[in-house]
Amino acid sequence: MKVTIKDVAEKADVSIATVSRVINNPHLVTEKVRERVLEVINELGFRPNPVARSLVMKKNRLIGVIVPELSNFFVGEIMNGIDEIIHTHEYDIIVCHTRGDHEQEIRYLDIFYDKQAEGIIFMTWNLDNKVVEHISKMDIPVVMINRNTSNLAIPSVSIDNYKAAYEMTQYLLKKGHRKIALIRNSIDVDAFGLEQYKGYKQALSEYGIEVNEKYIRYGNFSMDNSYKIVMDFIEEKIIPTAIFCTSDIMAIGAINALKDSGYKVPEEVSVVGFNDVRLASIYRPRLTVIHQPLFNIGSVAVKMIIDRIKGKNSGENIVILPHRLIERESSSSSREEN
Amino acid sequence: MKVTIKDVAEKADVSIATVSRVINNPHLVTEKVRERVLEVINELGFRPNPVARSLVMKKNRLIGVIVPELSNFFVGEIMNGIDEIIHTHEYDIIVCHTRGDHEQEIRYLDIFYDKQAEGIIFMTWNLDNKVVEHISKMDIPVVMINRNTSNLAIPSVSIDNYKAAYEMTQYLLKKGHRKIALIRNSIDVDAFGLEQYKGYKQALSEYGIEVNEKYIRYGNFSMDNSYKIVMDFIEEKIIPTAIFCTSDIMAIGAINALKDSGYKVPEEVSVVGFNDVRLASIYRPRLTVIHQPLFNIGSVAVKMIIDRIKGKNSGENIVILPHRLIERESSSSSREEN
DNA sequence: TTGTAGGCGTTATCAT
DNA sequence: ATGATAACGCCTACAA
Repeated sequence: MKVTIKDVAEKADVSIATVSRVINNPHLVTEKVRERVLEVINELGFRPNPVARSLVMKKNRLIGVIVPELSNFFVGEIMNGIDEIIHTHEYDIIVCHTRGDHEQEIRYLDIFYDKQAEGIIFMTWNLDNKVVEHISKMDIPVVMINRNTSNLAIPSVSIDNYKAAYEMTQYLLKKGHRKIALIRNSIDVDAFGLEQYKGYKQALSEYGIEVNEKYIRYGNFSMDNSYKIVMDFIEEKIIPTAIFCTSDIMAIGAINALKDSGYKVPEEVSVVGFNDVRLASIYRPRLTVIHQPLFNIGSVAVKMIIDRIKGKNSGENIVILPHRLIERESSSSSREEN
Repeated sequence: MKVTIKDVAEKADVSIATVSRVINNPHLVTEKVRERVLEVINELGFRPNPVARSLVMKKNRLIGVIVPELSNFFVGEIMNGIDEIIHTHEYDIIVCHTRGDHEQEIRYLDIFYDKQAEGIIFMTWNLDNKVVEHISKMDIPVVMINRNTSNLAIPSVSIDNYKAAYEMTQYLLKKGHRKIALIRNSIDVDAFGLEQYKGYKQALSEYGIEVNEKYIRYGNFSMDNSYKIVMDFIEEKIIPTAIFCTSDIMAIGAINALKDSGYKVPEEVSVVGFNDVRLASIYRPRLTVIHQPLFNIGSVAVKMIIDRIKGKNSGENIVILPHRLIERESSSSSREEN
């Protein structure tokens, strides 16, 4: 049988109100009584029942986390950032994955709300309009990750995707590349992939290069998919001198396809990635990438949520964290004459 | 304001008891009344408060999951298996990571218990005696992952580590290798790494080979660590013809060290891994490995937990899932004469 | 400073 | 078949 506040009260010969006070407002209780109660609490090993507590307080010290996949390099590192800091605030997280299914997303939003989660950290690959609407209506704080959503009402943490893609393209250009393919992700409601595309385009145009649609392909975040895309390039005899993938996994898929077809990376084709998950520096050749501070994105999201829970909406609604370009082994100067 | 059962009762002009019945035991209510109530529920968008519910039922439909790391390939795939199946049982998971810290493990065990989790899925790198003891005392079901723990009282899911290591060593032996290094993990209280070591030893002895302690090193699951270990091998001029690593990440660390030192894999040195995380077939050369059914381990753990929650302890307490050896590109026949 | 009692939103046990 | 009402374990006015 679990020991309750009542047991403690009886044994300490006080009312349950006093015991409650000892726990929540110790200063309202005489030192003498407080000590006696504390002693009994200890002796009996009493721990307040959080369920009962949250029924009356309407708070759970629980934060819901909704992600598309759990077994994903990108997500994993963000999760670590979240989980690492959440406990210092004495919160716990309740987690689910949606596979990017929008109905699931809405369902879990509701479930977590019902479970009295005090806030929700939300992440998806493709933002859906209905989901945005649903989030806007929720009366607990929601923070989105990795989205510079155009809907300013929803707080978010991410990097500047436009600038990052711009810089990477510029880097390739400076290396002498002119045939630069872009393997990007499918379009969705917000500016995520679009921003990257714009950055790419802008860099090219500054070099007086027009976008060649043949070089632009849509992937779906998976390795196999980008592998196939590059195989298509090869089959179509369209061989860019550089391939810019908007995720590391896609970059690796591209490199594998190139290698498997006898092309040398980076000697013949440069391939660069985006995100800098750990795999990017484990793989050989190590990937040249745009580094996102994944761990920080997670911990900043937590801070934002907790600020909002506490009612201090002081901070920015849209947080842009710094990225950086890391040059490693998967890219080099173009051999082609310009 | 959230709509409660009371609101529904009033609007439908019945007692809250009836509303409750409509939700939990519809057959106890006249069809006519039931329909009216259902209508009001729909109209008002009423969703029962799970917190109040679990206060009286003493159940939360919550299962705690404790893992060492969240941003880990191995853990991630198991987590997916867990999360995938948990929702079909209408449970949710509450997650934390411990970094393998034993005090944290105990702390979270308690926290999840307090939060009324109905069961806990537990995973760690190194099993500690105190933790085992703590688990044994808990009065909610706990299932351990990846442990053939000697303490039969704790249910667990894993593969047969002894047999798997035996088979892998035998495979290497058959390929003509005689100098087979083993990079294993640190010892802990249970049979995990030990079983693997025994399997390795047994295979060798069947070939009349004595274990050469110089070839046995202790890693810590990290890539950097096994990288260093192999660098040490090279420095000490101890070059095995094959290296058996008890995790894929360590195998990749080993290959990287070899590559960076000018050795060819598998031409000069074969390297094999253990687990078969996705990375194992993404990396080049693709890793020869012992495949563990990670996703299944997760989902079986869930089934076991739920069985136990429902009181059917019918199934086995120790579940051993099948593994298999997958030969890929990181291993080949030994060039050395025997 | 401490105790009494009402309430949080359900479920479950009695009656009716 | 339905309705009162007492739990569930805790917090918090309000009283004393």
